[in-house]
Amino acid sequence: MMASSSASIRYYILGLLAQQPMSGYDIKRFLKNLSWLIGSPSFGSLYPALRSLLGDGLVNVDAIPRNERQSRKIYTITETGHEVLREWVEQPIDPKASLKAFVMRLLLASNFSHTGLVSHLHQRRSQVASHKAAIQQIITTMDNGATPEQYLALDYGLSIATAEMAWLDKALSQLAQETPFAKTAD
Amino acid sequence: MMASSSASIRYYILGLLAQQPMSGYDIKRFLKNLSWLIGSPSFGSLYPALRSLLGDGLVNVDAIPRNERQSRKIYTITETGHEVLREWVEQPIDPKASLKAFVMRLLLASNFSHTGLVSHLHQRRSQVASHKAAIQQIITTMDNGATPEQYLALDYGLSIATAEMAWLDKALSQLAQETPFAKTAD
DNA sequence: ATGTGCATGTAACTGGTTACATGATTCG
DNA sequence: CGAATCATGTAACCAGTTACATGCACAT
Repeated sequence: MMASSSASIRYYILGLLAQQPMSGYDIKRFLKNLSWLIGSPSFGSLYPALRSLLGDGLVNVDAIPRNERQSRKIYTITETGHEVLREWVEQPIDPKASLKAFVMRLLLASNFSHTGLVSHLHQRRSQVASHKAAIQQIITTMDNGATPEQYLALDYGLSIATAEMAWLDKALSQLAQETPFAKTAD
Repeated sequence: MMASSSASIRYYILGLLAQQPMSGYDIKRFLKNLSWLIGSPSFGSLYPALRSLLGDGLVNVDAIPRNERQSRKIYTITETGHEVLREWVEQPIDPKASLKAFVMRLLLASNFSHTGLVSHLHQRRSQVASHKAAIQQIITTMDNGATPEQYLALDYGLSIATAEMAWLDKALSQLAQETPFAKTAD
């Protein structure tokens, strides 16, 4: 089975296929747009991953032939695939998770329940808060012997963390206002 | 020789040793503090990397014995090591470079010249600007068929990018005021 | 004709991780 | 007395990239 907390390309794929069936090439194209946030996998990992998902029964494929040309292969997520994805998406996020991992989940969040999404954001918020605190502590502790360049890097980290916090707070308060009744289907 | 643009652990090490000699364990400890920003390598990659740097003559080692116990190995960067590091640090940053790669360089920026640092920040600034533009374009283009969750992720990316831009502008204007010789830290 | 985009794939390699092995020291 | 931390290292494994191979369609 799939190692439950590894945020591999397999989940990328599953998440995208959950939104609509597409080919390997489509997946690549889609991900390229967001590559600076979450990175876009190479074909060398994409196609083998599709194969293995197929082998595990998490996706199905429809080869739609295009006379003469090699047929396009449209992949569709299966029920099992949905389950596996939901399972992954709902498990607690690992404390060492990067910004990238967080965005990736956010992107695949169509599979979240409303409350699942809220708790995801809360988890992130508390982690960012502790990062922030850690940096601030380092900054105050490091009066002794640190270069101004090190300070620069830490200050940078601090301002990113602050921005993240602000965004999370905004998003959470918006979600709190939205009454969850529309999304109660589950 | 070392592949010039790969931001491997080797440069982490070189950069830290450029600031002061330390052992493998010290390096690990130091990096752990900033792990959420740049990640901290495992011993399984750290020690072999030190070996290979030693083999390449980029670092020297002083085994300081501690009677009975296995001796601590304090690594020092060599002149060649300095050169290699400077070379890496001064080459243009790869457009697909992540936030992580950027912070890493910033952290190792004690090896930058003043102008080098400024140009580094400028490069980053223009890249972030294009990221921002790309996201905004996607958001406007995607009115058609996108889930609100996808919008959430994009909005998140946008606010991070905005914060980065703001920080970069601030840092750049500060550096512009500082005359290169007066390093008067605030 | 020539290159760029569509479309799929394989093989070799690499840069890491995880788990293991060892052993002394310090802290609760 | 046992657990955590200091401190070094190896070996097996793995997820990914790069480079390669193929071939059609469309625009310059």
